[in-house]
Formats: sequence, structure tokens, C-alpha cells
Amino acid sequence: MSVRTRFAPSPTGVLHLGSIRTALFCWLYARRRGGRFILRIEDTDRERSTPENVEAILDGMSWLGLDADEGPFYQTERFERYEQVLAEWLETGKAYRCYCTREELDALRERQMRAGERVRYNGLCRDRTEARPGVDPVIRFRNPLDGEVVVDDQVRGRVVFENAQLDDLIIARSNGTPTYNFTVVVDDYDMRITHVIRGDDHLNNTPRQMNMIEALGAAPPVYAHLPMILGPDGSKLSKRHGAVDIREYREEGYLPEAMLNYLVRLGWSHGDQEIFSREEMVELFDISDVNQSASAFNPEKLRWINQQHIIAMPAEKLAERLMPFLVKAGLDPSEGPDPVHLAEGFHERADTLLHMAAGARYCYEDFEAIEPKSAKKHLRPVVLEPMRAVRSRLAGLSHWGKTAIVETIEGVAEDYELALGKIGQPIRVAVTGGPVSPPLDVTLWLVGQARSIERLDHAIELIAQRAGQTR
RNA sequence: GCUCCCUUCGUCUAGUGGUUCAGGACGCCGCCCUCUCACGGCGGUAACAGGGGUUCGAAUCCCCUAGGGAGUGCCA
Repeated sequence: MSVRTRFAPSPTGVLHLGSIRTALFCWLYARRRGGRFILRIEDTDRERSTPENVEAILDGMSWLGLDADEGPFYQTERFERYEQVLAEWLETGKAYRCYCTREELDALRERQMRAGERVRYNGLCRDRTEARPGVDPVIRFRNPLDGEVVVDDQVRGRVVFENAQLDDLIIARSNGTPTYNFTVVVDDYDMRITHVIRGDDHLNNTPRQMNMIEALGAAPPVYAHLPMILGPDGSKLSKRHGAVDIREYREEGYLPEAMLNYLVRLGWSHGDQEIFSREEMVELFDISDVNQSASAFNPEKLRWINQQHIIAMPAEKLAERLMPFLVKAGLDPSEGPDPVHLAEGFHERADTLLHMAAGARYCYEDFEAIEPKSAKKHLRPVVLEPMRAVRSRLAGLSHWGKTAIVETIEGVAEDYELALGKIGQPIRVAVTGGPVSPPLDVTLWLVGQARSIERLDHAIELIAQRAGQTR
């Protein structure tokens, strides 16, 4: 039987890191086994589900390249099917109507809690045959009273639950709509899901679901419950830890392949390897290599992985990804170097596309003023003459190429008996307005001849002024 | 309370009874490379939660304790 996995988020919130890791593992497993990956939107909670959240999920999945072979299916479009099963179960006694009110249930819960007993429905309506006037009933699943349910989990191992610990869960609300634990079972069955890979917050639901699958007359799928992803401080991942919405990472200039790479290493590993391409992940991933303990999200490592992917990415592709960030930074890519050349020069010195675009600003746009600290430190009277020489020789270059540029600068350094650093940094500060840039030849080449000369002139003027003052 | 799960450097992890006074990575520190910043290279810091067993031998197997997490919803 071929593998079928599914990712079943509920659109009651945005797509966050934990969900994505789950989606990734499901996708990877299906791809690895030549199976199918199904996307299902669990929107039975109509109060909290929103179209915006659905959009965010679809959008995020497509950005990450986690393409579904089937779906998205929406549970709200499958109510007829749920009602059909409900009716069947009611008829055969696999489910029953319960007329206990919320108030009564709350009181029961509190009583049990206080008595130190296990909190569970007491089965009051199990054998009830007539309706209770004025109460819209819920429907409960008739769970077996004894015996045990064994979950043979692919990551957790063998986990045993006593039916006596379980109770008759509500599968349809008093307004008639079905609930999660029930719809999951019907859907997984209808969609012929073979492997249920999900967060381990669902491990406790599994025995109930397995009992319902049995009621459906089917065999359970293979289960794999993934450990949680925690915040950097070890507590539950939430907004106060920074970004949880995947879209924020896209905005900040993280590469989708880097996000996936970071996430795949949370709970999974392949020897000492840290960097994985999408293809490598597919090739190497296996559920049996997933570990059992929760892991904390570490933004520093994410940044490092992102940088590694930026470095490894071909310049053409990187330039494409960078383009929107250039535009968003208010820069006009036609007003400066080819972004492909930019990518070549900058890819080793930026951990995000956002930072790369910010760092390249001077290539496309003139700066207001040279950063004062750098100006003070590097644009000093001693370099006035060498700078003039650099300026005039660069201006005389008929071909603006990296080799010519670096030879020119080295020539001046030699002629004035200066270490390259003594003249290099002043040039850098003059041309970029700050102390940091790619190697000088690359930098000047990217900035362009006219712009470089103009900025050198400006700096020379500044130095001359200062020389005048100190004299 | 009850049920279930988890526990190796700060963090992600390797490790499936001996070849490990525990390996890699991020971070941090130092050195090297070097026109700056990066990249890269080299080195350093730092862990088997605690206690009992089992065994000739335990990070690895068992039990207990502690800590953390999940569920216990007419949420998913």
C-alpha cells in the first residue's frame, strides 16, 4: 500500500513554526516513500476559523514549497458525510444522545476534581432512551468500558491506554456540528491516510480515535507523534519569543530552504550533517530517526543556517530573491549594479536578504553624509595626496574592471609607501560612507566609476577642509 | 487530582552495554587568513537531572525520585 500522509491545520491561528515542522515531516515522509501528501483544513470551529488564517496557511505552504498532492479539503464542506456516519452510529448504538447540560457537566467535573477522582463523563445518558424536553442533546461516542488500546507509535514506541481511563467523548455539539476527534477519524479513513504524523499534543487523543476507527470497521493508520517545539527559554513557543508567524520570517529575509533546514534539524538528525538541501532532506529523512524530546527554538542558529544557504545559492537565484528586498528598501535596481553582481559581492556578508539589501544601499543611492566616526578616523590630512592620486588614476581608467581597480590602488599605496590598509580604508569610507563593505575592487566596481569618482572628490574636499583647519 | 509523554554541553544533537575521562553544530572566547566586515581555517569553554539496581562493564537495560510538557473542552 502506498504511503499517504496529511497535514491538517486548523485556521484558528496563523501558520507557526511548530505546525510547519509537522507539515514538513509529513511532506518529507510522503516524498521519501513516493507517497502522497494531503492538505486538509480543519475548520469545524466556525467561531474561531477565519478566511484570513486559511489564506495564511496556503500562502505559507506554497512559499515553503510544501506542495500538496491532494486538497486542500475543507471539513466544513464535508458535513453531510459526518452526519451520515453520525446517523449510522446512532442507529447501531455506537453513539448516543446525551442530554446532560453544560451546567451539570461542569458540576460533575468539579465534584470529581475535588474528590481526587479522574475527571470524565459518568455515562449518565448511556442507556437513556427518551429525549429530555428543553435540552438539545449532544452526541457521544460509546467508548468501550474495559480493555486497553495499544498505540504502536513510530517515535514514542508502544504506549498503552486503559479504556477505563477514557470516557464517552462528544462527537457532535448540541447545534449538530461535529467535533474534531470525530471528523479527524472520518477524514483519515475516507482519505485513506496510512500515516498520521502530528504533534504529540495529540498522543492522548489517539486511543479514542483508534476506538472510533474500529467502530468504522477499519484498521488504524500508523501513528508518529512528534515532540513539541519550545521557545528559546524552554517554555511554550509564543509571540513573546519573537516571530512565530512564518510570514514574518519571509519579511525578514529568511530563505524558505533555510527555514526548512532549520526546522528539519529540530527533532531529527543525520549524523553530523547540519546543512541540507531540499533534495537531501527528501533522500535522507526517516521517521525512525526522529527523537522523542521537545526542542527549543534558537534564532541564532536559524540565522547561521540562513547565511549558509545564502552563501551556497547561485548568484542568479539569489539576485532574484533579493530583488523584492531592494525594492522594499526604496532602492531602484536600475540605478546601480546588476543584482546578480551584487549578490556575488555580498552573499558572504549577510545573514538575511533584508540585511543584504540594507548593506548594499550605497550601491544604488547616494548617502547623505559619511558616518562621522569613520570620517574622523580615516579621512585625515595624511591621506590627502594619496587620495588625490587614487582619484585621478581611477578617473583615468578606460575600462572599469576589478583588476584595474585593485592594481590602481596598489600602485598608489606603493608609490606613497603606504600599507594597503592605510589607503584602503579611507577609500572605502569615502565611497561607501562607512567602514564596512566587500573588498575594495568589488565595492568600487559595483558602485561604478562615475559615482566612485564623485564620492572620492567629496571626501577629498572634506579632507582638504580639515587640513586647512589644522594648519 | 488523574492519564500519558519527555530528561546528554546555554541551545540543536551524535551515541542503541565495552573501541567515549562522551563526538559534531550554533553561540561565546582566543589565534590565523586579511584593505574593513564577513567567509574560511585552527584551538578553547561547556553535558550524560539525582538515587538505587542488573551486569565483569552502563549515557545506553530496569525501578524510584525530581523537574518539564501534554491531555483531562459542546477547541483543534
